[in-house]
Amino acid sequence: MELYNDKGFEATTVAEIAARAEVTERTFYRHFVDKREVLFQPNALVDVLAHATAAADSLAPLEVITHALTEAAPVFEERAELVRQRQAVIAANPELQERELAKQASLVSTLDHALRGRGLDSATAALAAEIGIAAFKVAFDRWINDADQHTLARHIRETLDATRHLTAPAEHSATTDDASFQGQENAP
Amino acid sequence: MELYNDKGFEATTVAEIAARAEVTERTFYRHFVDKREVLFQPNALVDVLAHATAAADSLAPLEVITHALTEAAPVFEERAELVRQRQAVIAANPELQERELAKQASLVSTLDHALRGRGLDSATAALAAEIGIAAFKVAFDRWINDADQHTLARHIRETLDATRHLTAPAEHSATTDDASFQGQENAP
DNA sequence: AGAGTGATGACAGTGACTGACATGGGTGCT
DNA sequence: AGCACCCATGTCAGTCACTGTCATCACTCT
Repeated sequence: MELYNDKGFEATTVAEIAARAEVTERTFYRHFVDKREVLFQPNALVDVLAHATAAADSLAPLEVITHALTEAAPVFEERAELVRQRQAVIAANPELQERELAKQASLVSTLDHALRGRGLDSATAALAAEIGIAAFKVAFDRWINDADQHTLARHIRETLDATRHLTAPAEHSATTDDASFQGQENAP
Repeated sequence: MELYNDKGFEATTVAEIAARAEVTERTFYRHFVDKREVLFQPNALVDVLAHATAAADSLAPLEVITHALTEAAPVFEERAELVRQRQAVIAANPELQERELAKQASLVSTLDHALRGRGLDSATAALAAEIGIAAFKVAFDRWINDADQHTLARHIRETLDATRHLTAPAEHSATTDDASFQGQENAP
């Protein structure tokens, strides 16, 4: 992190990292699968999500997700400063952003799996998992850039509420009537 | 694509690709920023989404997204076979999956931007964009693995409807069966 | 002590990617 | 035609991420 902060991620060579840690480059690669992985180390998040999802009593999918994400919040809140620093490094480098997206995708997969374990059909589980993590991304982003220092848990709650408002109120019951589907043909 | 299909992505060297195209390796890198980018070339999708979002008349956010995604569907449907082939290559390689996630993230950003251009506040726009693309991912995945060969547009519509069912009715579980995909209306 | 195990070092090699410069083939202008 | 210009491509050398292989060394168990 010192090196990444100092010179930037790209300008930091693995040789330098290894030297700083007083090991050889080869040893570095025995601990981390690649140069990026250093920043994505202990993925406690996966465990927390899986556990919290399984533990939740019989609730509606979105409630389960609310619960799981809220359980996960402290993982970040307890290390707020480190998390912000880390996020700054990631924000400055496309390769790291790709890796982060991959990690988030694995969270989706974790949630999906956990939801199915609760008896949800695979279609609903996949969708709920995607939406849950999508909401989490937004909440996390707001938390990071929040001048008011509100809790991550609070942002999560607000974002999930916003999700309900966003999708629920269809004033005109016309989800199927408008121009949205014109130009489509070739029904099977 | 021939080479990627034949030997796999990882085992295919840029030198080989260049040779097959009868150019030098250096020239390859003048056309593609890296080895992966070959598979993510003409991102017509971004344009379609941006255009369709801007063009939609004043509708609720989720309706706008429905419209935009439905407009985008033909981009895939017209090249169904190629798309499936490409997806198989991507599915076989983690590096390519990362890149695909990055592309999807840029779609989120496109949608977000377009929604804000319509006067939506940034919080709602970000959330709606994330959810929209999340739904698209699910729909796309279902389309790719759909034995029944239903339209992508149809999957999109079903998935977005499922999103409403998933988030809207909390306890008093909806009119019909569970919150699953069942009971959607018919094909276009 | 001796054998087994696991972490590390040493080293060589491959392949992705980049910067710098040279070259040839159009295109437009006179 | 002749010339200047530009753009795409080739050439070459170099950096660096990452890997396979083997040697070494500490540590443990019997």
